Amino acid sequence: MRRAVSPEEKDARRSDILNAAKRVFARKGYQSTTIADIAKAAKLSYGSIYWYFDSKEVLFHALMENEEQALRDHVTKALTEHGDLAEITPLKAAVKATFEFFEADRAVVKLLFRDSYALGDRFEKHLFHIYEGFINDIEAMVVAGQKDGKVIDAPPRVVAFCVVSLVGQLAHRRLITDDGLSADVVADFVVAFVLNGILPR
Amino acid sequence: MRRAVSPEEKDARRSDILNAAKRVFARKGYQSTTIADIAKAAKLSYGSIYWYFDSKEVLFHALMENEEQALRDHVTKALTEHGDLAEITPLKAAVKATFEFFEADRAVVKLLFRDSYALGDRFEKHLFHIYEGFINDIEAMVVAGQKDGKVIDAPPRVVAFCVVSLVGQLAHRRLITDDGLSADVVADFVVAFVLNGILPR
Amino acid sequence: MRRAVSPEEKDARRSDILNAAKRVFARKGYQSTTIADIAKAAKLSYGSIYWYFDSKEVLFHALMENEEQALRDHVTKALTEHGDLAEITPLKAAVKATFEFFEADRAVVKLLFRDSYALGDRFEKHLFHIYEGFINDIEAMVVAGQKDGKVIDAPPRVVAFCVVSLVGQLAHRRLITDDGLSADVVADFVVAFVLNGILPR
Amino acid sequence: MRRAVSPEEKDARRSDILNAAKRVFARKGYQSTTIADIAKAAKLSYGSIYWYFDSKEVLFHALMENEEQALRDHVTKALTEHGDLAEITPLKAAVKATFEFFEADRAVVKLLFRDSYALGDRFEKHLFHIYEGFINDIEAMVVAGQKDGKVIDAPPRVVAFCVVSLVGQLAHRRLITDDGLSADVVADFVVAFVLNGILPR
DNA sequence: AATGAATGAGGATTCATTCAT
DNA sequence: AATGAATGAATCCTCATTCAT
Repeated sequence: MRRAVSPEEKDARRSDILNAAKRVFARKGYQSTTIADIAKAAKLSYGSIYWYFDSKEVLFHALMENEEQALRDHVTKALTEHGDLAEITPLKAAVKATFEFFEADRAVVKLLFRDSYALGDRFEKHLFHIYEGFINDIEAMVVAGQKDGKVIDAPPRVVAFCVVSLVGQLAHRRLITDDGLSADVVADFVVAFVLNGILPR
Repeated sequence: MRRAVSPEEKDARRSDILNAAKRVFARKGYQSTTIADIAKAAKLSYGSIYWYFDSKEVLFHALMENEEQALRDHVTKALTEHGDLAEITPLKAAVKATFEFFEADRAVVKLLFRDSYALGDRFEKHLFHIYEGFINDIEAMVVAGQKDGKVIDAPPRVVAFCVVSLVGQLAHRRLITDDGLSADVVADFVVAFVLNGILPR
Repeated sequence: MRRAVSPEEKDARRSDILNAAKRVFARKGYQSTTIADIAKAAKLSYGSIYWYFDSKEVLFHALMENEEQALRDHVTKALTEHGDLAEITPLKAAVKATFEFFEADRAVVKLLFRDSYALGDRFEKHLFHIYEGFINDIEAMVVAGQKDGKVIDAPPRVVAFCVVSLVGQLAHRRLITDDGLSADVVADFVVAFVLNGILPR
Repeated sequence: MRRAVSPEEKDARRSDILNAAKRVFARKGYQSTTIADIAKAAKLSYGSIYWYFDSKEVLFHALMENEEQALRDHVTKALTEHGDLAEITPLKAAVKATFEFFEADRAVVKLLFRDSYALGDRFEKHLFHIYEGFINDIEAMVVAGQKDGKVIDAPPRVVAFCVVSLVGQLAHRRLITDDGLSADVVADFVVAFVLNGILPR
């Protein structure tokens, strides 16, 4: 009765800004993007951005968190739909889901694999943290696979990191050149590569 | 006004600046590094930097080229010392040599895998170019391997990119956390991972 | 939208805001105090401040007026309680009362002797006006004293200004360092100083 | 042979800026004065100001220090020319010299007694420090006078503060209204007021 | 060749104030 | 009456780059 804007509306506006920011950052890069750019994209005055975010950097971190969560949700959904956790397939499913996510939204790829570096040291904390989350998940799968003898005996964390890296790097590369390959083919390839390497059986 | 400096001296000074710049960039990141920082590290006045490089960005690109060449030399040397090109081992040798190179000079890792991104779009051209060079080399090895039936039948360029990426990403990760593994172990692991994947034979 | 607030209520609210503002100004200084700070201290939204005051500056001037009146009331009361206007004692009484007033509320000291200056030229008008009021009162006493031969023959207005200044400056100084002296001792000293100077009789 | 500008020239330029700043601050007040204003007054671009001073605040503090030193020098000179330290006259001389200094340069009065307050808390440190310096000097004179029985037995530090305050406040007041009195008359009056108070002997 | 003073474009951020609800 | 979202003017400061010496 007092509030001019409901909390939902406020959240929605925050989301609007984040989405606008994602687009602009993806196009111009973190450094070249001004608060005014974001405001214009969000159809707000630049002063208003500060009503929702304390600073450009805070906004960017919020964006990273947002996208991390979205990716996480996407992967989780893919995994629960798949189910047969006893198999090596969860790994497959996770890799494919991640790849799909990145394919579906190229902006987030630029955000994570290009712009976040522009934050300098501050990015390391955050991006590293995001990586760790995914590495943890994959690591658990690797350890499980090793227990069943279905995965080689190698440092599981490093294995997990390689998997995560490969997906990210391939997604990033595809922004620049796609080597003429569909996302599907590449996703399958990543999985095969990770599982079998390049030597023929 | 009188004596011109010999071209060798000029090159030497250029090298001094590049080395100083590498150190500073590695420590502070591209954006946070000022020309004054580099000049101080090179024991020059900042005006003088411009006698050797037209701009901060040009300097950075020169640095990238420099390091690319150094890496290339290092790998070439490793390969010629090894020789048996008919085998799969060149790949092994190249991967290990690259990894060693990065381990020996962490600054170059920061330069390539962190700071270059801070250039925004401008980096893509250059870093992509560098990648292409290495990918080409690896691709040739992959194709050769495929001809002999020693490498699976997969898009060789993507295979090559995965190999290059893995090495770079692992080297980068080791700046932040080393998972308690020696460079040697990781290098061996990369090779094994690339060759055999994670499934036991 | 319905019920209009009674004038009394409105005045009360105005008073609340002024009191809140006094506290905040005293703590953070005029420039560093934002309307939001004041609103929060007054448990109002900042938009509401503008229903009671047209601007931050207007609010500040209102505060100055308020405090001037309070001081004036305090001094007047002290004088009427004392009475014997024929004597030099009114001056004594006024000085002591003023000093007491400032001692009792340090915020007003900061307001008058620190923050008002932050307004730049705009303060001069107002603070000068306040000073003039007190100087007038003291001047009258001085003139009266001179008529009776109880005060030296000096420009009465300057004498009056000196008296007023001394009290204000001493009160202000005591915010920072008290020289280990009680308010009482200082008040007595001011009076003695004003009356006799520093030469022994 | 290297340096484009001698240290003396650099100092001179610093001085130019400080003088320009003093003028502008005196006219517009600290808050309303922009770096660009100062730069324009000093016939420099605003970026250049930062070659000499790290920030607007640093510049202002430098200005305060400068003026403090100038005042101190002026007073010291007046005292040494006077000499007879056994007498009460040093106090007289110091008071008159200070007053003359302020009369001769009204800008410094605005600087110290108006603009410095705009710095908020930061001013207190500095201005208090300046006051302390002068209070120390006067206090010594007062103590000496007390030893000889030429000054009343009152807290010497408070006496000293009153003297310093009176001079400053009178100088400040004269910016606004001069009560039709010449500087000389006022200076004499301050001394008399301080020495004898307002009661006739 | 080298210096370092000078330049000024560029951008983030603050906050008083307005106004739709 | 009250709210708080929206606005945008205003300004400090950074730093790559230029250029006179």
